[in-house]
Amino acid sequence: MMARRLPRDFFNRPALEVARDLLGMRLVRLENGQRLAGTIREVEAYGGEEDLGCHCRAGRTPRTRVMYGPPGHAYVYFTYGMHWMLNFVVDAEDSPAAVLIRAIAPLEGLDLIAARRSGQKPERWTDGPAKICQALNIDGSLNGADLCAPDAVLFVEEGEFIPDICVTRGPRVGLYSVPEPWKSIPWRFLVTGG
DNA sequence: AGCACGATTAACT
DNA sequence: GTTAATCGTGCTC
Repeated sequence: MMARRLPRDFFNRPALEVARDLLGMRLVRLENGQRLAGTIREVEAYGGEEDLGCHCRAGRTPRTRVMYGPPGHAYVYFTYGMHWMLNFVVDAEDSPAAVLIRAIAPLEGLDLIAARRSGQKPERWTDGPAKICQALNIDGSLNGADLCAPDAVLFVEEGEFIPDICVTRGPRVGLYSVPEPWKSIPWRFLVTGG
């Protein structure tokens, strides 16, 4: 029984709604037909040119272009001179917004994930945004990739339902020099207690 | 053309 | 708790 892939309508909603609902869903990366996958456990919402924590505060630039495009695509960017970050473009076209995938619980392709994250404990394989990209071999070549295309190599499947009691919200991570209220606004969502 | 900094990680003390 | 690694991006001159 094949799990249902999330349709574009799922992503065509405000970032906060999509972020919350992504918890428990299954992120899938296809590599030469092999599935690498895990349950999404932590995300952050970014969006609107008024959000000074979002890259789109700079408006339309070569980097932010994909965020202004239609929902259901990957926004993958490079930072700190060495790390890739995976986001999903959400909300309507011309309404720039994205959800950063910060942590997943590995489920499929564990051998390959372990190899890519060699030397690390299993609980440290995919517990950070750059670690996910390293483990699933995600880089800039996937920027703009359509998550809803029939031949997508990166997509999201329906997973387990996460009740509100298991969802914790808090400020987004790493926005050191971002002014308030954006620095502390609780747009980070993570699964706790189970 | 030059510069400051970053949605981080791993390896230190 | 602290810090080096390392380079694309956007801003200023």
